[in-house]
Amino acid sequence: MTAADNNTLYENSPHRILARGVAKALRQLGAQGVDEKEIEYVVAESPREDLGDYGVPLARFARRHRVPLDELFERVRKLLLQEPLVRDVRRAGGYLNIVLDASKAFELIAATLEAEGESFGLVRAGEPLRLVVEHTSANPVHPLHIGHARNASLGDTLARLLRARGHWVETRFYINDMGRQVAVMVYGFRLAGLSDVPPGEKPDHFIGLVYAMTHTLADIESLKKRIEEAKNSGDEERYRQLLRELDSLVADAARLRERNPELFDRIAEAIKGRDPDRDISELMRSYEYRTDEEVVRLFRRLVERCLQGFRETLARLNVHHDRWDWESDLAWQSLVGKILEEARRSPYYTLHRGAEALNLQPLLEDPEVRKALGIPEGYEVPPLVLRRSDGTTLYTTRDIAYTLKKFREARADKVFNVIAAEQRLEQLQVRLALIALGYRREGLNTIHYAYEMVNLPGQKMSGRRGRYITLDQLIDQAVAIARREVEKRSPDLTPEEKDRIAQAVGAAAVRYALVSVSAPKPMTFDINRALDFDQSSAPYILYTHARAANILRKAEQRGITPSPAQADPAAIEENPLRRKLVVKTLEYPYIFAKAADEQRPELLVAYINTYADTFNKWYASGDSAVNELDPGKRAAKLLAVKAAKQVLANTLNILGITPIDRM
RNA sequence: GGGCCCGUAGCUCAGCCAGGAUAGAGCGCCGGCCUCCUAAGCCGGUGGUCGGGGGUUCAAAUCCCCCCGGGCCCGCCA
Repeated sequence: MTAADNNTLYENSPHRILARGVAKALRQLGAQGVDEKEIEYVVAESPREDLGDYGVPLARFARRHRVPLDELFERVRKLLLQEPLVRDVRRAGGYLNIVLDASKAFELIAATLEAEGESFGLVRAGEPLRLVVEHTSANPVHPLHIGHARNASLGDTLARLLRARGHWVETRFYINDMGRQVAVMVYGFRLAGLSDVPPGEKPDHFIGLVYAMTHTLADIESLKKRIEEAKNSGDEERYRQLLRELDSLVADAARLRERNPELFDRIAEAIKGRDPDRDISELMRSYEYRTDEEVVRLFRRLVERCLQGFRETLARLNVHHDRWDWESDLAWQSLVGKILEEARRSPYYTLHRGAEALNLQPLLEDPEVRKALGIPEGYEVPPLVLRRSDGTTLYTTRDIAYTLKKFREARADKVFNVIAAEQRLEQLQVRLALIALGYRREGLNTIHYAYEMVNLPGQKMSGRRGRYITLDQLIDQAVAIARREVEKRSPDLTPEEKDRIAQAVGAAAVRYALVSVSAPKPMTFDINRALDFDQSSAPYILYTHARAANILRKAEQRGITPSPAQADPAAIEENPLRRKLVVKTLEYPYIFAKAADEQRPELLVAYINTYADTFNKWYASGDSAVNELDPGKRAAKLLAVKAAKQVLANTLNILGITPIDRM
């Protein structure tokens, strides 16, 4: 074996070996249209050891390409036996299995580790792209909660994964400061006579409280008016229903008051006799058209405060954004206007009940568009209004401009929007609108990375009513539990070390729990489960990493620094658990590349779990590396541990979890 | 009414796109293992009509159709 780099390692992963061999054999037998990727996909670990290490359902390809199975098998066998890492090829019914030469695999792994160091296994993409990942983008009116955490964890992991794959990635946070919600929040501050968050308060938490109080009180005010109307109109049933609504609102209000009676009373007092709906609309207009500089400054200041709170919370999860984009900047600058002008020149331009709009329906006949955007047969898309009759723009209009801005500023090949699945239609409209306006490349390369909602067992969350468990509280709980564990397990550490470990472990547990469920699946977030530090959790992986680190540290303390030259590769084949660890390591570059290319971090999570499992089984078997007397065997074991540590560390880093050497 | 997503062990989830080897994990529950590289670990056991019904196929958790249950979306809201 000459080269020892990540690409060589990747090409020697079981999936690649098998796919390459089968594809080549099929082509030699005259098969047309052989899809190597498809073969790669169906490679699986052999169910029983005696069958081999990895196998592929060969019969399926023989049939598909009308090639006799026996002949195909013989051909593949011959080709595979030429592969340096293949020791044997076996047939079991329609399956073909390979037995790997774990000693040779070890040599390749050890040499690659030597050459690639910390980027061991992180194969670079053949074609590096420029990518934008927009994520989190929470409304700046209340603290982040668990749903935002899923978004942030997915988005940040995606960004790290794509970067590790060699792409250029820029992360962005879209600040939705033009919505009614922000105006409600600002309104609350004005009613309370406050122009800023009082010192000593975590800004997003305080803002969330003002927002919830204001929203609830405003709703009570307008409900009262409707109740009055219903009473006068004599609609008894409606009247009763509204009264029930009022009861529930008043209960929410009472709960909110408890959290800060003085603040609540001030807002309640000030709102009396006012028309909150009109006041709020007035504020919104004032901000969009910048008619009142003081109002603009207040909006900006409060939103900025809330974002400070976000940044603080996100930092605890190791989440950072490269850029923060204000929705209001889009409205104030020429970009939105330009979109409107382009719309007017577009053949898709239409008037929808007098408002300027795009009729996107004809685009659905374009097969490429259908395919790229995943549009089902017979789908109907409603006309997209770009500008209200009163001249103001809409969220989606600004979002079209924003998407374009992301492509422009980053010179991006692709844009990923990590946005809740409920925004599916809006995201589809944005992409269709881009295509309609002539930005076909941008429209086709905008990807809605949709995720489903996070539910808490029990009550429904509501930002408007202040009913939520904040992400900060959640992380606090996780850290507290981790702290108790550290105390119990490593009493000899200094308090600072214990704190540091507890912070890392607690936050990691939350992140890990959120990315381990595939994004389109609605998930129930049971805090106790996320904080269950057993297998299938961040602490389990961190612990495994710490164990590996510990072995290497012990060896170093004894003055042992293993080198590939000293190692006896034959030692790997001697012990099935050692062997398994090495074989599993060989899979890493393939799994990593697949997870990145398909944007599926959960694949990496699943892999690293079984990987840690493999490591721990070997570890617990008592086949000690440090205490091994034979120098060649000891070096081999230590190098296998070193590779394992690197695989664990790299995966943790991709998941935004800082690996630690002790816990 | 139309569309999308989800339904796999008591619980939380992989596997489904790319159909095949006795359906996998973890948690829980029961029973074991710390003079020896960290027991946040390891070993053994328990547990499944893959929501239901049809169809395609030599072969269906996986593909197609119908139905049931849960969520979401169909605004001159964001």
